[in-house]
Amino acid sequence: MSDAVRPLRRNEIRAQNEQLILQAAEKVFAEAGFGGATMQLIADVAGLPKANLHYYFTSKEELYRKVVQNIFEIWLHAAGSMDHAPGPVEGIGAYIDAKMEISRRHADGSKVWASEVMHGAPVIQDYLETTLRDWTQGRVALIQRWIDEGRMAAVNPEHLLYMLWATTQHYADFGHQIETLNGGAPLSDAQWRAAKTSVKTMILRGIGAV
Amino acid sequence: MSDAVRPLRRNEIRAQNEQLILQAAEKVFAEAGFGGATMQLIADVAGLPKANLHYYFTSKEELYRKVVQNIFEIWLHAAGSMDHAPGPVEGIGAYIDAKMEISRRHADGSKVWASEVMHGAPVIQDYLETTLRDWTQGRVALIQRWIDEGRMAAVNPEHLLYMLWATTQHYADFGHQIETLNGGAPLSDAQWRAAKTSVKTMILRGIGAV
DNA sequence: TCTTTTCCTGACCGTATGGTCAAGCAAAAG
DNA sequence: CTTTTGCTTGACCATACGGTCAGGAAAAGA
Repeated sequence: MSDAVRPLRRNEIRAQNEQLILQAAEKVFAEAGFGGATMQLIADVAGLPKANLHYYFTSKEELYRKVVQNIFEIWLHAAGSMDHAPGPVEGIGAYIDAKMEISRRHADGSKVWASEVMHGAPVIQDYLETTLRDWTQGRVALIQRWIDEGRMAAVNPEHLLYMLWATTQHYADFGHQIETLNGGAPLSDAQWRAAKTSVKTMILRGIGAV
Repeated sequence: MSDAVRPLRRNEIRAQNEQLILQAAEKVFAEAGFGGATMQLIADVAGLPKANLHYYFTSKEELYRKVVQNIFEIWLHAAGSMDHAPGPVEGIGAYIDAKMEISRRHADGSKVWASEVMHGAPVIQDYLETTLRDWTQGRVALIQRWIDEGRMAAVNPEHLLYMLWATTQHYADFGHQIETLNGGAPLSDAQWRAAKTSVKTMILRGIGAV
């Protein structure tokens, strides 16, 4: 890395430190919850003095909000994978793939999101009522179209979406439980592939799409 | 209630106050997480002075542990509904019914459990490694037997269990999100029935049992 | 070089929290 | 009635936490 040698530019410093803090915060919030997390611990994980966090983020709540928003961005990005598919097999299959990948790569973010929703969404309630609701309504319409076209069974579209969210996010949020039942070891590459396949097989057959 | 008139007996007082405190604690822990919950708030919800909580429970952690153990008891009780069934339709159907009922009646407990697991199960790790693991292995064997008998498709039993847990608990843990998408109103009786039916239909068809 | 702007951080502060305690009170026990 | 045991609680304490600030270092600009 040339970064380690050459002194950093102003905006590079800012960008790098903010990223460092956000990553540390995501981890600590995921492990301890908002109430259990401390700015001191986040600072230690980030390798910065605590006062420095307050230079970049005015308060613990603002930092938390940024973390939650980051996760929502990732979620939104995956949300697109369902569209522009010819039918449920491709659309829902791709969506499951995308969400399982998020559960694996962004497990901490998923936990923070789960925690936020479980506690009544104090920070992202407006997102739920706007972006998420709009997206959901659009996808419900899409699923209904597939049903009307005879491409899948007449399931309740909302409950299908809940099942998709629940099943995929479970691998992140309850990853510790799964790991424990796996003999204490994280899922291997092969096991993750098996998980994806299992979820896709059961759900696609469950909605009569295969 | 004669309890309100007649002065309470010693052990009645103890039992009643412990129950009062545990119920308040479950609610507050569910809403705020362990770190965000305060003994003062639990005391207010229970309608008792804070010092009284420390008379019955030596510490916040002990109180929390009792709450988590209570939930595990409920979970264990439902876990039995899968056995002694002639096949997957009855067994898994009954298990889904039982777990959906828990999600509705004990949403707070489910949230506390989810939170505990998400944070690495600091309190109930030993349960995961003993009771839960044993139960899981037994149910995996049961499902495998059903598969061998040709009563259902050859799905991965572990991932089927994860799907059952994820899907049913989602209605408690993410109840706030579901409520928001439902126009801000809790699910009605009819909607709960529809949820149960949807989950059972999709999963039972997904495993090729119907 | 000199000035300005941004970044850094040890020391500090007010508050909220988990927990304690002593004194009082009420119900059993004798 | 007296004693003992268990229940109640306001006041209190030490600590940990989020947040502040002043003063210095370092980069950018003139």
